[in-house]
Amino acid sequence: MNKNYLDELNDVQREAVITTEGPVMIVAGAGSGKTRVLTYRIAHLIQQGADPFNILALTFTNKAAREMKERIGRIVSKSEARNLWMGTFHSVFARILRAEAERLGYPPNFTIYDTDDSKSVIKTILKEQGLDEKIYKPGLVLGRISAAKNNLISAQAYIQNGQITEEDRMSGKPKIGLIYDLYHKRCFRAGAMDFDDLLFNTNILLRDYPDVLNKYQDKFRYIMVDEYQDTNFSQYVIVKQLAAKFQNICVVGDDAQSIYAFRGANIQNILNFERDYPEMKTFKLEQNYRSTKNIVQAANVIIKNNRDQLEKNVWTSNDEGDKIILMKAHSDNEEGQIVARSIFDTKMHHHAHNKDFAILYRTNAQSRAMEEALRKLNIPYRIYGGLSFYQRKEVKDLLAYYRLTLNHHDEEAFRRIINYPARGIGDTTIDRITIAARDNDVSLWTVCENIAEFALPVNSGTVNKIQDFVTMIKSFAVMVPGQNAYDVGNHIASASGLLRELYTDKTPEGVSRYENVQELLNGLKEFSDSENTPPIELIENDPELQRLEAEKKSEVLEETTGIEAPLRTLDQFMQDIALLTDADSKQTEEDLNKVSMMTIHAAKGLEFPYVFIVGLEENLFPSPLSLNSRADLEEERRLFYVALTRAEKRATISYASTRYKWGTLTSCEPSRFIEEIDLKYIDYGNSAARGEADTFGEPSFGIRKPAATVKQPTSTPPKKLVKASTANAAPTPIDNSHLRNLQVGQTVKHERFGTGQVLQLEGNFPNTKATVHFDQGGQKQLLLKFAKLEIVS
DNA sequence: GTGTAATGCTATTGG
DNA sequence: AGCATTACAC
Repeated sequence: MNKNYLDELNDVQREAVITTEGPVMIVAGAGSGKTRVLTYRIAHLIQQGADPFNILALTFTNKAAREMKERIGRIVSKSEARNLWMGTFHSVFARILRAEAERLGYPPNFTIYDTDDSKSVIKTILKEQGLDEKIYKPGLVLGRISAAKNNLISAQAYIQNGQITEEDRMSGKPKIGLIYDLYHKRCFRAGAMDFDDLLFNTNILLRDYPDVLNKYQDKFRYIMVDEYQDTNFSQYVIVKQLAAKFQNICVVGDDAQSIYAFRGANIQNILNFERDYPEMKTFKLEQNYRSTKNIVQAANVIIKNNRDQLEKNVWTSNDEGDKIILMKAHSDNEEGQIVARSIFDTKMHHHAHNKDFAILYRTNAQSRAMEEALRKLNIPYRIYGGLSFYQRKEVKDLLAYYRLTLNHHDEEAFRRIINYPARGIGDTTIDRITIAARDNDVSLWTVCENIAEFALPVNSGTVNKIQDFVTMIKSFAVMVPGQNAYDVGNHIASASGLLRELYTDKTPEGVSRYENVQELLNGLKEFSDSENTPPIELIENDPELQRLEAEKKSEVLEETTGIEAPLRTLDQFMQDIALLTDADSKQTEEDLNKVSMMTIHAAKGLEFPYVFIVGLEENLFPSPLSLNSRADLEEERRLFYVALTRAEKRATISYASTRYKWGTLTSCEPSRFIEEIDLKYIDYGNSAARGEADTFGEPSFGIRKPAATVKQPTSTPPKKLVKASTANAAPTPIDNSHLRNLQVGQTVKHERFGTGQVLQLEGNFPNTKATVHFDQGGQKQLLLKFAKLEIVS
């Protein structure tokens, strides 16, 4: 057990860690040890006696949550850490919604629609309404709906909002409000929520059900939000509601790294925070531990070009380091070659490993040139993002069978597989089912299940085929509760005919599709066989129930010796499949030593010794779509800032003077961002690509700007931490009055640490801090306010 | 209703 | 250049 974690922190970090009560905002510059602070803060809370069940930490990816849990587990204990509520907003609140779904009229096993599903729903609506897909582009319509939901504007409110409808009318799309309304009804009928609904409906739940709000307020006594600059209004309100009672809310963020405004993130949330909690304390983490001076200072110079930002002075005591290398190529393919070549050389000369390198780009489409070049030099790589495994067609097909099995009303799953593999139910039939469903306001499934009553104008052969399909899905459904996920999933894959369909395709693509489906089945197998600690966070919400649950299971186990632990079923597997992203997938052994390739967005929070930022060209980075507004351009600049600050030792930026776009060759200008870097931080020499000298060298454009007049950050220690004056009144969480007369030397019992002797008492009740030596687990400092202690003698 | 060939459209960024 | 939708022959 690591007790000296506080020694591993600098002064500000330590203050941020031990200030556990009341509202706290941590402004964390790039590479300033933010994750460490968050990790230790949670560990510290637990050491102080807070119950992990009462701690909620919202992270940006599930992977980040998993890694943080592991680190916390190493400081406290694994079993303690497991009880923490940690994950993305979407996954945490999806869980809560499953527990509370029925209040909102959704089934507990509601489907989560991904973007493709959502677009498909919109297409269906457009078709029904006779609207032109070219005017109402599904992606744009969905974006509009999404923005509304993220601002907590319901379909009704949308239609009634004069300003919004005016906007839509002006842009020639007056029907968006109607589409939103139909879209929402359609999803509801299908028992489905899209990504935004997970947050929107959580808000409804907390707004309309005071008992629910109360329950989760009590449960989440301590709330932490990472990457706060990237939360949207809907998320902001959820957090505000949950924290209203205890006000132990800690947000961590960096306005300079806000790169998700396009999906509704709002820097305003940081300002709102100050307004909502005037008592808050602010800590600024300004020392960068990650990067060299050159990188830190160049990044600072760039971000200074933004008008909107909080004042911050990021500095480092690290070495000067290499300058930023600028490489120029004649084409996108050549850019790939020089990057690959540079990686190759660096590996040779600096004994670097593949995993030390990352190639970052603005758009996913840029990965191909890089891939080809790396392949030619036999450099292994892994692409993050892009099409994730779960988005592949064949995988989605099989998942659609699972989804329909678990939620018969899931319309998108239904449409996907009703005639795949082909079973003679064609488009006309499906159209007729759709019309009947719409006219009666029921799901497609309900029509099919009662096909006779709806008297569809189809022939009897078709009716039989539909009935066969219904029967098949129902037969799958009955298997689910009694068998493990793999057995059911495997049966479905064969019985549906999907496996056979794929197996007969012997083209390379077909073989690969078959393998992907096998891979999914392997995943099911692994899930089914994995240790059955039921995902604790899935069970009910308080420790009491939790323990009862555990007892119940062990009793059953005792009675039926030899029988395996409780089943891991298909519905459990499917719970948050839709929320997994590529970044969340566990790294395999193989992945461990590969060059990483991803978009800059996906690189957020990561760090690499050697970073390549490619495609620094006008109309690519910054994106042409960002050039109309200052706000958008500043977001692009922050994106560049994020990219640069991923690098520990060396950053290399590159651009090409020609590039294929839309299949045609276009010529490119170097990005304005290159000019914004002070000349003194850039190395044009391009030593890494020696041997192709004429390709590189002085860039052909005029960055002849004199050194900017920006004052250089110096390597002085941080000034002083900013602190609010008044300490917050501590909340009075539990009744511990029986501990009022606790004496040194008495024996106490703690729920998790067992029995121990009181060694020391400091402070006046109820703010007494007790030092207790536990028989198991050693010495702990506990606050009587929180610790659930019983006096034994 | 099914399968293949031609056409046309699209591409930030992502949970 | 790639993909999805459409057009057309079976």
